[in-house]
Amino acid sequence: MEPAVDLTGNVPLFEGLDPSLLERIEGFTETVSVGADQVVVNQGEAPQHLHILLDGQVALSSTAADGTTALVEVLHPVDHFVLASVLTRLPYVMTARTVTPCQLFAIDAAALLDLVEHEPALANLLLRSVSRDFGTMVQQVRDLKLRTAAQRLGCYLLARVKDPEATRAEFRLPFDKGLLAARLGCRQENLSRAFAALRAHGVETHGSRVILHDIAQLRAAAVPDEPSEAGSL
Amino acid sequence: MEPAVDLTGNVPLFEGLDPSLLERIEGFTETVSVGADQVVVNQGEAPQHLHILLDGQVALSSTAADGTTALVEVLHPVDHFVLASVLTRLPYVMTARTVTPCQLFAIDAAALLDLVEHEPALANLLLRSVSRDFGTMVQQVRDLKLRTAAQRLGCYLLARVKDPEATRAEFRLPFDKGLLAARLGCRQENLSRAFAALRAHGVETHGSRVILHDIAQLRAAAVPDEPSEAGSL
DNA sequence: GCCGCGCATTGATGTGGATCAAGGTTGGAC
DNA sequence: GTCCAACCTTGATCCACATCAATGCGCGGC
Repeated sequence: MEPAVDLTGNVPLFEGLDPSLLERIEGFTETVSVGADQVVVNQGEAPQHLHILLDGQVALSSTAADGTTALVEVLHPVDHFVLASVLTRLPYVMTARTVTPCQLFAIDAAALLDLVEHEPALANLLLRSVSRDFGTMVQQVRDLKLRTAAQRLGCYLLARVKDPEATRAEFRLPFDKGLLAARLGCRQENLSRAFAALRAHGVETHGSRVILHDIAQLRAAAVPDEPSEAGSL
Repeated sequence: MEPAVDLTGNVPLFEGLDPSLLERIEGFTETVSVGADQVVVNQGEAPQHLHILLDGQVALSSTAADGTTALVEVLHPVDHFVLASVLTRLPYVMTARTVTPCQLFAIDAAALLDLVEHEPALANLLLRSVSRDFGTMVQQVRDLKLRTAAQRLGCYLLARVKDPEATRAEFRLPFDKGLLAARLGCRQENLSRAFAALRAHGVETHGSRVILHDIAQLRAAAVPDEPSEAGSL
């Protein structure tokens, strides 16, 4: 932990915020280094810090009353996490565990809340972020209810492609397939089969290296029916 | 639509808010009556109003690019909806459709946002609500990934019981089983079988009337393993 | 009372995915 | 190089759920 902290420019969560406000937030922010596979925040505990991931990967998972656990999201720099819990002052709804060694900012929750109460600009910024987080959860619920694992994998791969115009793409999976399977809501074995199924649609894999030969075809496969505009329930 | 509106005391979303602020919100709020099975807001459109359900039931569903639709939540009075979309000024992430004839408040989005920007108390209140909404989505993702339909039904029934001490309970399902099935993420036929499976655990049904004979046993069935405190990923 | 329409249940069958159990690959220690 | 431990893939089998197809069962109209 080192007190020297610079939030300027690098943290999307605070993008566009007044420099003087940023400075005040820096005053109660610390940089933290954590080894791999460490619990950063524990579901059920009272929020102490808002975290921002600077380097490494963090897995968010939700544990049910019976102890079973579902991986909800894998974060990359520069994502924030547990924002919603900090803002509600309610116990963390998920557990955050490092996948790799990580560097992160820990922003004191009480001090931040205090600032939020008096600075509408900050409150609004956070409001937007929580709302966006909410939207990604809605999307995940929808995909779990409607799509097969292969389709979810296809969507995930397509989302890795930045250029919307590209007809082919090549990249490396950001983490191992066990984690990817959990993120997609299936077992590793099934993920393997999903990759095998997508092979027929121009998806080639060598270890963690992925090549999409025909993005249009993959898109068609991941999105089964043609977009009907019927607004039926 | 009638301009006479009273937000005081009845709307949890604004609970504890300064009366003068409430009054200002009332200034750009309208009461709306809508028949059954009408679309109130359409996914993809720009947010015009924040809605508060006063009477009736509203179904929220999310539509994928391919036109398939997943029911995400069924609302009861006095729930709000599309708060997150209003706050982000981004297109609605879900479609809201009335199930029964409804009465609702429609609060002008632009005016509300304007107020939010200058009134930290209001911003904080909404922050809490969006965060709570986020939490329920996380829970739903977890349940979809981990539980069977029968277990989800069990949890749903247990959640209908207000008294945590009760050993038995009797109540009426708030809507028909087709909707309940969609909410739980399964087909009507499967819900029927789930009810049949729970019959062995003290769940008795007569149409929409439900009797839970042994809440403890039902809880044990809906929550398969014993609560292990192991914090494994 | 009778009829007919919707909703609810029940059964038969097919598919997605979990689970169990081997093999195969890769990479690092030595 | 050998050995070993992760990780990945493949196959066989089972379970949860969807789907298709009959029925039952209320309930309002008449």
